[in-house]
This record gives sequence, structure tokens and C-alpha cells, in this order.
Amino acid sequence: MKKLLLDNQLCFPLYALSRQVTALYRPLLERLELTYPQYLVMLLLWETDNRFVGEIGDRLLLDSGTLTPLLKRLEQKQLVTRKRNPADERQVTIQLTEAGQALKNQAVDIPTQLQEGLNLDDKQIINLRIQLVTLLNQLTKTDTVN
Amino acid sequence: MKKLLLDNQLCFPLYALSRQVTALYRPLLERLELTYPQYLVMLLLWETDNRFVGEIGDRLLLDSGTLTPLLKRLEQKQLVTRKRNPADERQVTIQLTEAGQALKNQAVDIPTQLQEGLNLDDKQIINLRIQLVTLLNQLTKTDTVN
DNA sequence: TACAATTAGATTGTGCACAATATACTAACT
DNA sequence: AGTTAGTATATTGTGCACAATCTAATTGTA
Repeated sequence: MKKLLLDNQLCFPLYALSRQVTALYRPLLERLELTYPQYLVMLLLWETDNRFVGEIGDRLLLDSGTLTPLLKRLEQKQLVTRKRNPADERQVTIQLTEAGQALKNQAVDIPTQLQEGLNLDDKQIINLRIQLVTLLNQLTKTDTVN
Repeated sequence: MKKLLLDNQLCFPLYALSRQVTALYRPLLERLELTYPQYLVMLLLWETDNRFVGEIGDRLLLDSGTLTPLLKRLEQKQLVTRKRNPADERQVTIQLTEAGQALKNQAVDIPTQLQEGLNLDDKQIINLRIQLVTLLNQLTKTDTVN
């Protein structure tokens, strides 16, 4: 097999599919005025509020150079607040505002709507997800199950 | 299943894994002084040289807003040339320079090196790639219908 | 207590992605 | 020929990603 061919590498389908799936989210997220990475942060906060920046970064595998400006934009939209932790002033707690919590109601339908766009049944999606998560865990060596 | 949980969405593992795999390429590509998207363009040109910007974009699913500056950086590095097509001045032909062609020799080992970093055997990789390519084709096919 | 080492987050700079728009060119039609 | 529509690429602006560096706060150790 000629390994230098684009079609024979794992990397390209992964990279291209990731962008295509993000593009599927775009029209759905536009209504909430969220970008895709912002949506991921909100998903995390809807699960468990009041997280430190570092916790969000650990979970999403993003560093402060990405998260700090992103969180400032969410703060500008009045979806979250950013407060230094009095017990340790190095840490910044991110907390949902009322508007941020309320936005969850507008987001609940997104996973179902997206799945329709994918044209795959549950079984296929779960199977693919398991493979992706397995490989992801292998690379990060961290089992991030709640 | 609670669909709004991060772990239950297809999107996040796909997005995170794509970034992690790109990160695996980074140290390998650093030696060639290429970024990952630049590497993808070079892969295409090593397969078939003298492509129009539009052809590259069709293949990588990238638009001119991404490709134009990227190709200019490759031109600055003297890896490619950019020339307007005399037969149709709207088109720009991208051609490898000698240095650009020669770089292929330094790149041939990258797929093998990457695979070692992934710690997966051939069968697993091929299986995952087939699923990704299948889904990718489904999505891009429905795009062209629109 | 002093102070080096560590930690959390912010800042800076480069390079994608992509929407929206602009520009130059070509083709098609009257 | 002149107008109009369509096409290919370029430009502009916003928002990630991520490396490198900085600052301030905390911890470890003598």
C-alpha cells in the first residue's frame, strides 16, 4: 500500500469528517448564537456548573490560550460569569448565568436534529463513537468518564 | 440516553481525536517545517502536480479563504509556485518546485512513524478509516445534492 | 522566614477555518 | 457589441488552536 496517498491515511478522513460534522452543527447552533467549541463548553457546564478553567480544559483537551478568549466571549454574551476563587486566587470559576442555564432548553433538540442530518442509525453511531473514544483514551491515557 | 451529555455525542470524540492525531503529526512535520494542512496540500501535489486552487479545495474540502494564504506561505517557503492559467485567467495553477518535490523524500516515513504513535494494528486502522470515509462520503454527497 | 519551584491563568504571535464580500474574468444571451 | 449571469480566486473579519512566554499566587523545603 502506498502510504503517502491521501486516501490511505487515517488522518485526512478524521480531519475532514470532523470539519464536516462541525458544519452540520453550524446552522443549529446559529440560532443559539454559539460556535461549536462554545457549545462544547456549555454542554460541560450544563452537566456540572462552577468549573475552573483548568477543569474545562482537561475535559475538552484545550489550553488557556484557547479557553480564555472563548470564555470571555461567553461572558460578554452574559451566558457565564468569571470569578477568581477566593481560596486560591490563581483559579477562575466559570458559572452559568440564568440566561446560560435557560439556553439549555433551546439546545435539547440539537443532538436529535444532528443525528437526522447524519443519516445513520443509533447502532452505527454508537459503534463509531466507541472506536473514537477508545482511541482517544489511548492517546490521552485518561479515562474521562464522569 | 441523555443526549446532551458530552460523552454521548458523536461530535466531541471526533473533534477531540482529530486534534489529538494532528498533535501526533506535529513533531514529525516540524522537521519539514510544515503544518498539518500544509502537509495535506503537499500530499495532494505529490500525487498529482499542477492543480488549480479549486481542485485542491474540492479534494480537501477547504475554500479559498483558507487555501489562498496557506498556498502563499508554501510559495514563500519556495515549495510551490502560483501562476494564473493563461487559458482562463480566473484559475491559478499550483506547481511544486524542485524543493517541493524533493521534500517528498523526507516525508515518506511519516505515515509509518505516526502509526507507531497510534499503537493500533493495521486492521484496526483500516476498519476505522473505512467507517470514517463512508460517513464522509455520505455527507459530501448530500452536500452536492443541495 | 526566606526563597526556589510549581501551578493557574493570561498574553502574544502564527496559522488555520469559514462566512461574507469583492474583483477579475468568462460565457451566454439578446 | 452590450448586458447579464456565473465562475475562480482574493480579501476581510471573527473565532478558534496551540506554542511560547509572562505574571501572580501558592507550595515545599530548609
